Order: sequence, then C-alpha cells, then structure tokens
Amino acid sequence: MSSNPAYQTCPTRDAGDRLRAAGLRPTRQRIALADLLFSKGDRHLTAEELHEEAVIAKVPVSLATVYNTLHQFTDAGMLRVLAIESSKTYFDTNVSDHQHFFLEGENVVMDIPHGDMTVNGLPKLPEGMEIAHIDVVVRLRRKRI
Amino acid sequence: MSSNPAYQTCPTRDAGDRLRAAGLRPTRQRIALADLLFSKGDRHLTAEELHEEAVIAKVPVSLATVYNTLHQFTDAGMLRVLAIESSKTYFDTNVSDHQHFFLEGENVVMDIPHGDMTVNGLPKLPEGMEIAHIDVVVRLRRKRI
DNA sequence: CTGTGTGCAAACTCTTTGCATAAGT
DNA sequence: ACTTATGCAAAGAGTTTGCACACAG
Repeated sequence: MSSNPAYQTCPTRDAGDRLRAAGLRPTRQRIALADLLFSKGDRHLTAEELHEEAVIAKVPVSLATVYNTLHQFTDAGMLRVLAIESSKTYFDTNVSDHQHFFLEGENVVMDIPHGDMTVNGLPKLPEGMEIAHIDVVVRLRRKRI
Repeated sequence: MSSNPAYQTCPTRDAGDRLRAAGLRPTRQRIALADLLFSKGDRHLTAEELHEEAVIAKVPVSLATVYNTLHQFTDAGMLRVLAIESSKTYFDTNVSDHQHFFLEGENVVMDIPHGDMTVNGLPKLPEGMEIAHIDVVVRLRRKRI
C-alpha cells in the first residue's frame, strides 16, 4: 500500500476504482465514506464529523471503522493529517501542498486560497533528514472593535 | 492577568519576581516549575515531561498542577502552545515569533535557528479577522538511503 | 471457501474538574 | 484571617484495540 497516486489520475473515476487503485478492497463502508469525503470539493473533517455525516446519510458504519478508514486513506495518500493543535485530528481531502487558516475559538479550518504563499529562508536541515511537508497554519482571531 | 510582558524586561530576575510581574502568586510549585522551564534556554515540553523533571528534581508537584501552571504561564504570555499534530500538547518557552522543525516518528520539536525564515504572499483575511500567529512546522523525516 | 473488513465494547492516553486540604500575604 | 493554590481521584474526550461475525473476491 502506501502512497499510490494512481487514484488522482482520473478525477471522474468512481469510488470503487479509486479504492482499488489505492490497493483497498472496495467495501460498502469504504465506498460510502469515500463518496462523502471526495464528492464535495476539498474538506477538513474530524472522524467524529464524518461519522455524523454517514449516520445522516443512512450509511451504517461504526466510529471505529471511520477511524480505521481515515487512516487507511491517509496511508494511501488520499488524505492528509493537519498539524493543528486541538484535541481533534483533522483530515484534509486536499493532499496537495497548500496551507490553512485556523479560526481560534471556533475550531474551524479553511484552505488558504491560491498557492501564492511561499516560505523563504529555510535553514539547512539536521543531518540525514529531509522535508516531509511544510505546514503553515495562520491562526486567526476575531478582531476586537 | 493575561499577557503582561513585564517578566521579559529583566532576564536576571528570579522566578518569584517573574511570577509576581505576571500577576501570579509565587508558590513553591510555580517557582520550581518556572525554574525548570526558564533556566535552560528555549525548550519545548509536554506537561508529562515537565512533571517528570519535577519529580526527578525532588519537587513535589502533581500532574494536575503542572497542567494548571502551564496554562497559567501561557495565559500570562510566558509560554506558547505549539500547533503540532500529535496527541500531546507542546509548550514552548520561547514566545517570540519563530518556527519549528518537527521530527516525525520521534515526536521531537526543534527551534528553527535564526529568524530568517519568512512567509510571503499571504492572501487577504476573512472579514473581521486578524492574525493571531503564524505557525510554520517543517516536518522532517529520516532520509532513506 | 478464504482472507479481509467491520462492529462492538472495553481499554488507553492525555487532559480537565470538584472538592477537601494546604499555603501565601 | 482570608484568599488562592494544590493534590487526589474521578470524570471526560478522542482515539485505538481485540475478537467474534460478516462480507468481497
């Protein structure tokens, strides 16, 4: 398993093929969760939130399976875990390089539009290490008037 | 309470004065924890780690008090909470603007040396919001040879 | 059939809370 | 004295795990 980018080569592919391409057996639950995750543009969800959506969509799936599935999708490169300090783990359906706004207090995550944000002046890395990912979180707070 | 930067005006001030300046009553536990935190340069610690150090230093303090104290110090602007995805909360003794390396797998946090890293191309913020802080976490992984 | 995936409930980790006791000023 | 802080143990939230049952190929 691990990052198989094939799922990205055909955006119109259905959830079953997408899963097979990632080496995951397309079960009812995985297909339903994939549909919820990938048919609405880029999203940031917690396991709890996705489970809630599944319940509303009348998809019978347990919270434990949602956790399992999210991690399987993450291992397959279909999701990314966000580096946001909070008691909850956010999974991002947009695995490309991009950054986030985080609204303090409200625990809301938003994509930063366009890829025109850059990080400059990176120092040399510790010996034997390479960059896995650079996370930029712009924490916003409500302006007090 | 809340951010009182007075504690920074005199780096040689002892922990008691530092606490008073922040509006915190200088108790045994707070003084001991402040000593552990601020007498060794910039650090990133979890509550568990600081508690462990206190135990080793023969400072009798409960984990609950360590948590309380860390949050009090944070409210007073003496510490900063790091935006690193992980089950643990990291508290940073360096409250100035600076960024971090995070060593995946090892859960180690390191300061990025010098302030020569910058973020460019920030888009306009959502209505009524202002930037509280920009966190950049450069996630590193061991280079596979 | 045979191997995987799922559901459930219990376990686990980190963190917070309530309340009686102790300590600071 | 009066107020605030601490310790303990229990509660809480989010997440993971173990194992019997169900499903996909």
